[in-house]
Amino acid sequence: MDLERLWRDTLVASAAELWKIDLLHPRFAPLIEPPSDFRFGDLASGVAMRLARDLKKPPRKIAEELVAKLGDVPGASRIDVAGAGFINFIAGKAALASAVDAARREGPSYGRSDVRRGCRVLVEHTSANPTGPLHIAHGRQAAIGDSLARVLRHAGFTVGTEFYVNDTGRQIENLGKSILWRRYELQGTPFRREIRGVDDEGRPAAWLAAEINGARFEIEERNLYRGDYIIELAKRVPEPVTLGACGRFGRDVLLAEIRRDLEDFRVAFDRWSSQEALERGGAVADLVEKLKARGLTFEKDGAVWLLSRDYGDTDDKVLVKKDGQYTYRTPDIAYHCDKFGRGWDRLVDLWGPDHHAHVLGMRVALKMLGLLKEPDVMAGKEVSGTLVPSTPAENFQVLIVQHCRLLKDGQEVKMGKRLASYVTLRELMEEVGVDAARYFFVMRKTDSPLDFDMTLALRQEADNPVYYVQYAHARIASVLRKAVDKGLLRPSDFKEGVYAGPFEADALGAEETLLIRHMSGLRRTVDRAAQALDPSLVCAYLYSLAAAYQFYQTAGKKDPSKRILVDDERVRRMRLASVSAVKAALKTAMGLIGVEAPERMESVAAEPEAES
RNA sequence: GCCCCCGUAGCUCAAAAGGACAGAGCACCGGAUUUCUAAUCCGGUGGUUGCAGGUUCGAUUCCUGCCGGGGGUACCA
Repeated sequence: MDLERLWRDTLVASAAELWKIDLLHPRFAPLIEPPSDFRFGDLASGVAMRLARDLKKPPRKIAEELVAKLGDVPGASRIDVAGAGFINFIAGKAALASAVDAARREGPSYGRSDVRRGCRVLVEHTSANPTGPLHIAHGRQAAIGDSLARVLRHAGFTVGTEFYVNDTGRQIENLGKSILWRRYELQGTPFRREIRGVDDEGRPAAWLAAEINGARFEIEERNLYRGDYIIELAKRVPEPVTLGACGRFGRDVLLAEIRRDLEDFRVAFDRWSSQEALERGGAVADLVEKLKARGLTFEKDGAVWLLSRDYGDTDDKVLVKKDGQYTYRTPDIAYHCDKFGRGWDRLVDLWGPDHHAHVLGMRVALKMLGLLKEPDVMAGKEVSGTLVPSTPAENFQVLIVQHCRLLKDGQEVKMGKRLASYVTLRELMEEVGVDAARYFFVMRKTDSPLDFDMTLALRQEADNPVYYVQYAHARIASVLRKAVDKGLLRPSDFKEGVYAGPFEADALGAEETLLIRHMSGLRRTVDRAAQALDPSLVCAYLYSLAAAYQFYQTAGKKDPSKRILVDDERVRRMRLASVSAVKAALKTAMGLIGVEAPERMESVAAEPEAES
């Protein structure tokens, strides 16, 4: 039974009868939502306040009339009018009990909804160039992208995840040159530094050059990859060592490393899309031809330009440079066409802040190709059937994943000079663990810059949210173990780590009610997180449910009658069922952000110090 | 110049689609433990939500202007 929907429909029906007003109109939304404080009740409606002007009556009076009309509502034990005119719904014990049962029974599926079944959304994220190891900025993208995919799946979307591999072009050429340069260096070839001309920003350009077997080899310094990993690659390039071989070798090794890092970070992709394959298959050339044929391009200074200004861009953009090479955006547009062509209804991309300026360009290009669906077109499909009407969304959305600063002992961890690279994701994983890393990366809104406090992530205290949440789960597990030890439960009473036996709803008390109200918010949280494309809401849910539980269990310290394992079997079973439901909900929600739910917490202090 | 994001407690951040007294954590002060793992909890101090207008029954939230901070603005990717 879905109380939210049930109660909402009751409100709608009553208002229609009383005043012939359709409360489903967006201006009355949200019709029903969790109250600001769960002490008010299970769900609340502020609709009376929004009706005040239409009905020319004080909100409280409207609320009272509406409540009188509602009469007895299924699942509710009481409906109050409070404050300026809020209507508070208080669930009956049977309804609370069924929530407890649902969480225990559904486990990993708890909080899932199916209203969006059939909508196919493709999440592309991370997509780091295979020219170096993943660093923490990629880590944040990966954590958010993967969590978002899990959340969308839980919210009922059919979800795909992709990593776009820039495995050809300038970057790979520069990678190859960098490796070859190191290779020559290792062989003792002397390089000289020359200042020649200016770079694009008007500064003197420095080049490294050498004569090798009578031929000149040179590379502009700013294009060099200088990390130590380049030297390692240079040592390992198989013969014959050519520029192309170096690029391909480096790319393949680094891509394999990226895949391994992501796998260890619990980030899975359904598909790795190769730019090289796309170009080889002719998709990019076809795109340019198609645009030309439709008269959407022009030629100037030997380059092919897109008439993007006519479609809302700030400038016309180059598709094919005068040297015949594509700009970065041309294969990128082709790739997005490809994604739509493979049947996805909606594309969500996660990009770094340095790509911010390209959002508009991509939107415009898709619009020119007739692939972009404007908000109103999407709205009909998405709104229908959902409990919370959607903000109309385009079928192409970009999330800019903001910068992430690493802090250690209150100081920013700067770029490692010797390595000439940022702190790698691998190093971060090894230092703070996958759970803490993923939780911290997802904790803040995607478009807010994040300060990642490594000292805090390692601390095993309440101020570290990931430990706080995991500890709540482990504490429940501990109580359940205790119940077995004391002979109060048998192993056969358990299913998936929770007490699966029956309990009497009448035994539920005020403390459990509060706990269950917090727990019941998962479905709504997932719905909202999917709607807003914001997995940080899952962290907020986890933290507040964990806090509610920590409060609940600690209350039993002062007052033994509030303990879970009390003598009264009826109360005890009710409490075991309630906390088991919380345990299941915590585990499910942690799963949505890729964090493990431990059965017991082991103190770091008890373990031998890991020396590096 | 233009575009985007952000200004909330001393610090880091919340505030659900415009609603209940703007909430947490840290820090500071004071309490609770013969434990269901205190890795916890409770209480207290702390706010003109950058400034000025506007819309509204109601604004941290929406609109306008200003001040301050960050990012972006390639025939690089």
